[in-house]
Amino acid sequence: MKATIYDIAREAGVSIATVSQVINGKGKISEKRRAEIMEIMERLNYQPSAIAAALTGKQTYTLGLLVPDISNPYFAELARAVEDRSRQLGYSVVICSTDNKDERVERYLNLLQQKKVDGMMIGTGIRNAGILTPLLQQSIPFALIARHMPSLAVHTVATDDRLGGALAAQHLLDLGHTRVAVLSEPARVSSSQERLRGFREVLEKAGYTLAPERIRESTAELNAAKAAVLELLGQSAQPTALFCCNDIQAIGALQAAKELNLRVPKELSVIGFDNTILASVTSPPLTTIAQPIEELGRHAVDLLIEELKQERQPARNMILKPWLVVRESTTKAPG
Amino acid sequence: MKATIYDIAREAGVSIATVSQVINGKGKISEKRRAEIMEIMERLNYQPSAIAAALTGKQTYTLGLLVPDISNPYFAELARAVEDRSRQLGYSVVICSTDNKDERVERYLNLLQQKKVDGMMIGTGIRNAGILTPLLQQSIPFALIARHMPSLAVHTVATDDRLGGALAAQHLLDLGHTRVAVLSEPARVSSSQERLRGFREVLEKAGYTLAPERIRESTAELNAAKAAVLELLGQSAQPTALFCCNDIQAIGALQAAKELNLRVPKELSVIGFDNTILASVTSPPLTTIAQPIEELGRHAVDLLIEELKQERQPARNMILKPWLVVRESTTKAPG
DNA sequence: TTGAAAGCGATACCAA
DNA sequence: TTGGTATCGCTTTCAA
Repeated sequence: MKATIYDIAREAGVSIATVSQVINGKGKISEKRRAEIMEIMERLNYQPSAIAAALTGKQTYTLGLLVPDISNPYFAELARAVEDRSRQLGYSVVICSTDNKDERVERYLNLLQQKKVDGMMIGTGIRNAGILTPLLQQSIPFALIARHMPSLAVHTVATDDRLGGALAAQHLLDLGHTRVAVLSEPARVSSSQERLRGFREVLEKAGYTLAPERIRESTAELNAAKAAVLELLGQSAQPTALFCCNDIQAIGALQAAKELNLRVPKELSVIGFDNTILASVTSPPLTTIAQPIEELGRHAVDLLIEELKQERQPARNMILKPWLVVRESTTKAPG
Repeated sequence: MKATIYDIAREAGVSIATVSQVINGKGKISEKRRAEIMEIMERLNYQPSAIAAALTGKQTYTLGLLVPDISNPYFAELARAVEDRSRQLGYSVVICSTDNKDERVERYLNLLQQKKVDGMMIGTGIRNAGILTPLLQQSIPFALIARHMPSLAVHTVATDDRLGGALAAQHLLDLGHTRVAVLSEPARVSSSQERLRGFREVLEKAGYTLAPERIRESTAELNAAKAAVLELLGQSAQPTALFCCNDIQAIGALQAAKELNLRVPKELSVIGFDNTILASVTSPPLTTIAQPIEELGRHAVDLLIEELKQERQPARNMILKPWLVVRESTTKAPG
């Protein structure tokens, strides 16, 4: 059986209170006793029960992270960043994939609460902000990553998606593209809507319009994206450039183009969003809008942990700047 | 403050024991009481404390998963599979990235123990099998994914790496390649060594040899792999084909080839391993050995949970078959 | 069908 | 410096 604090105390001939002090480096214990007790803990391979400690109100040193899909490289890279920073600071992370379903978000939120995580980071879309109110009521610290809930006063770390969309549009305009199309994510993904908005604004300011039939939606799955793009390109008056709201979709676009024997970028320029590892390995390599993924993760963790230490901070809103990474999937408009 | 079982009991005018029975659907409680208590729990937004329950010996319904790097798509896809299956079965998963360092593995192992996870899955390399003995002693169920510890009698789910290597070699031989090279992972990654072994065996059986200078090692990082391949290709008598022990390395190889103006597959055939999303998006798309990632994850979870239910099973060893996926990065040997 | 009470393994306050 | 003990929230006999 596992050794408990009682075993250690008995073995050392002291009380459990003393052992507890040694474990936590509190109180005044004589050097001799301390060494003695440490030695016994070592010998019995004693691991204090985090469960029991948590029950008495101690922190669990665990954070929760909700993402839609950990197998999407963007979220995997984000998770990695969150995990790295957390570990540096002595916390561990429970990662949950929600598939962008409110029902699952709710289940995981409950689960994490029951497990008494010290804080949560939410990087998944939520349709109904209401499911977050229990968290607020019980004042469990949390932060949103790359999502916005304007109705709630919570910490937020995000990329300036609108600017990202604008950068994409400007890049295409600079290359002379005026007949452009967009592959966006479903309306529930607010970041995607912002990207679309920024894109459209720049386009319109330049005197062009983005007709509704030039916009398609798909999830962030390769095949869904590919199918959507096939439809999009089936139209008369094909666009000369396509803005996709994430790299996976952009890859779906590359594959669709290939299937239609459309050469990228010669006949169709494609620009993505995220700048995950995917963007650097495609053929042609993907021009894309880069998100500061590592920073997003790091700041979210920092914000959360800061809040843990000093009670209720005013909600902060960090907006990080995206930037354009030009590779080989975009070029001058034909003609 | 959060409601506890006492609040519910008081409100309902019953004892906490009764409430506990209702929560767990045990014992015989009158329909009326049950409904009453349920209603109160609902109203007070009561969430039983998983922490307190765990302390009394109940399961935590949490599993641990150790991988070297969650931002590597192979492990991200594996984690996704593990998570999906676990959720189906009512468990949640704590994912930890170890960076292939024993020291971190040990830390996480302790952490997971302290958190009293019900079982662990280890998909990370371990140099010193000794750090697993505490787990065995305390009979915490665990399973190895895609790793082998022949010295330990533990559940193992893995791909037949040797066969995978053999398939790769056979494919290259079939295409007429005899001057081949290998990019493997460091010796501590046993799966990689097995792939190399299988590859070499087939090659030698066909009467060819794999000279030491034709083998390079690198980690599973893009840049490291690229650098290693640049060295490898710098030799006189360049190989006509290259087998890489994972897709990321293969991509590093594609990039190195590009830098050297070597056309793939015309002048250099490249074959990878894993068949992650990466393989389908590169240029050219990557011929690779596919691992049944989803099955690996699923079986590992099933094995573990089976063990949780029925005490100590004999250690099982599931070896799943890899297969060849031919895309466009390999072709007939020149000449 | 329900309740009283003894743990589970730690923490922390108050005495000694 | 140390120890006694109440406490955290829940599960689980054993009685009633």
